[in-house]
Amino acid sequence: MRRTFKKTASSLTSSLTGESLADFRVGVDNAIFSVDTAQNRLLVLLVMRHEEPFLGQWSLPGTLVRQGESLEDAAYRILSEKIRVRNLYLEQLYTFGGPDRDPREAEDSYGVRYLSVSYFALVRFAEAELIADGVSGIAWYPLDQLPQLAFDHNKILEYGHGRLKNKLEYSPVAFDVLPEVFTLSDLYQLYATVLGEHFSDYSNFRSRLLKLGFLADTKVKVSRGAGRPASLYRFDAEAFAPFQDKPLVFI
Amino acid sequence: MRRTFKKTASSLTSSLTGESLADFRVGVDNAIFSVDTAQNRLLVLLVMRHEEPFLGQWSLPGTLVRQGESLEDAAYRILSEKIRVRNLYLEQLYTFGGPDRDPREAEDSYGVRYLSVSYFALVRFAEAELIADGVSGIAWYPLDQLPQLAFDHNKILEYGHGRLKNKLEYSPVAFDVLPEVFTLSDLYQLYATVLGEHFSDYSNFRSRLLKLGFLADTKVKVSRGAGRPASLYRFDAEAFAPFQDKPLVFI
DNA sequence: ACAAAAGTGTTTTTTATACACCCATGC
DNA sequence: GCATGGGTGTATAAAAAACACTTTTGT
Repeated sequence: MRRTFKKTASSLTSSLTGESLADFRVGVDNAIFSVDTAQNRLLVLLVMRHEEPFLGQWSLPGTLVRQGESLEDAAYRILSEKIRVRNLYLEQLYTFGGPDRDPREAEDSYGVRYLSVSYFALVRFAEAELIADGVSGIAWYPLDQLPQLAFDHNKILEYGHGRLKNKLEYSPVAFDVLPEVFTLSDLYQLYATVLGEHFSDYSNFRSRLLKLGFLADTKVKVSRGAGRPASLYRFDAEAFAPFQDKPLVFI
Repeated sequence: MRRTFKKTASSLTSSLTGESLADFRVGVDNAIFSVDTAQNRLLVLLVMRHEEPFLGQWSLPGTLVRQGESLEDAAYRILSEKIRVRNLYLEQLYTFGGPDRDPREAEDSYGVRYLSVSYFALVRFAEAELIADGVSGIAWYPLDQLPQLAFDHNKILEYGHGRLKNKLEYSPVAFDVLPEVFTLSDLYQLYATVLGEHFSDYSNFRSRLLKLGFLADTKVKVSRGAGRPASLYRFDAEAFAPFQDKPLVFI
């Protein structure tokens, strides 16, 4: 345990309270996931840093929190600066706050600490439009082909991936990220891509979900190349209500 | 959404970067749970505030993070200032960080924000020894008889209670908080107290757990008043290993 | 005609749930 | 002996898992 209680003269806090409290700058970093069902790939949004530290390395889109701005507001702000998207799910992930996680802490003499509150987001791939502002790189990366990221961002993504799998198994996030109407194999592809191929047989997955009764068959058929046309379904939020807290088992 | 970007002259950050970033003081608040199996009560540790704001109100034990101290270190520090305990489980809960959650934000002219990273702890009740420092009140409160707490601490506890139930159902935390050897009804009591009486039949709970094979019968019997003496069991961490990530269903 | 994708049904195995009953002790 | 808590077993229902088969399209 590191417990060095040096009093820095310039520490705003110490002069006020007599204790060597840390001064913090709080950042929000987003782990933004998306599923490309067409190519069966689980993607993550990365941006190229064009500032020190870690200049020229890929990182999660992040920002420092502004005055009067809530953490969640900040998370939505970075998100909307990087992609245009109407349908998404967002929730807080974890707070990484150890000393020495940010090299800027060493550089500046003020003893300021950098803390990162990470948020987890899942967005609809088809409609997500990346905002390229000319200079900065921004790209979807397959989760299994990640480069070395800035800060502890690889760790954050690892944590986020775990959360994504859980969310999918125990909550209806999938429907936040699917179009209004979708086929049952769209849904199955989504699950299979995130959870891995071995999670369930298509036909069992199918009958389990239909039995739950919150997927309404629109009777509209859609044909995609060869094969029998599929029925389009709609997620019925009302019919889902009774399942709210109970763990939904999709696996 | 509150987005007032007034630049405060004394804001350390704004003078450095030209942006109106918020300056943060980061606190750690602990939701410390314990189960009194003798009386079938789920308890939570509260301390009486003897400072403004919220002077004279009960609150979660908390502290501001010091220089060079990690968030988790800070969490352990408050914990050890309040109770002496050898066996415990601790993990990060959630970060509450909206503006205006702390009245001190309004008072001081520096525009400093107070952010709370909450931690969740579960401690062994029998061995937990409260540290009363004379003046400050400190007490176990039954979760269902909470007073009005300072800040947003009631909300934090609500969130923590949810986490506790999850942890119990899906992880072996119970064994961090039970003595080295315990009877199966000790274990059952613990679960019943936290999860409510309706979670499972004792005999079914029993056979399910024994079938999993990570509870070793020491063959030592213990008699507690009337009734047949019970066998003492030990949690076998090695035998548990294969179950690590898989969701354990105790419910 | 036949491959491809959608959709239905059946069988087997496993797990959950309810509950009846025997066992060993204190009083 | 009987109340009390510990422990075992059984019968039924429900869910998970595996897989065979039918239907409807494009080519």
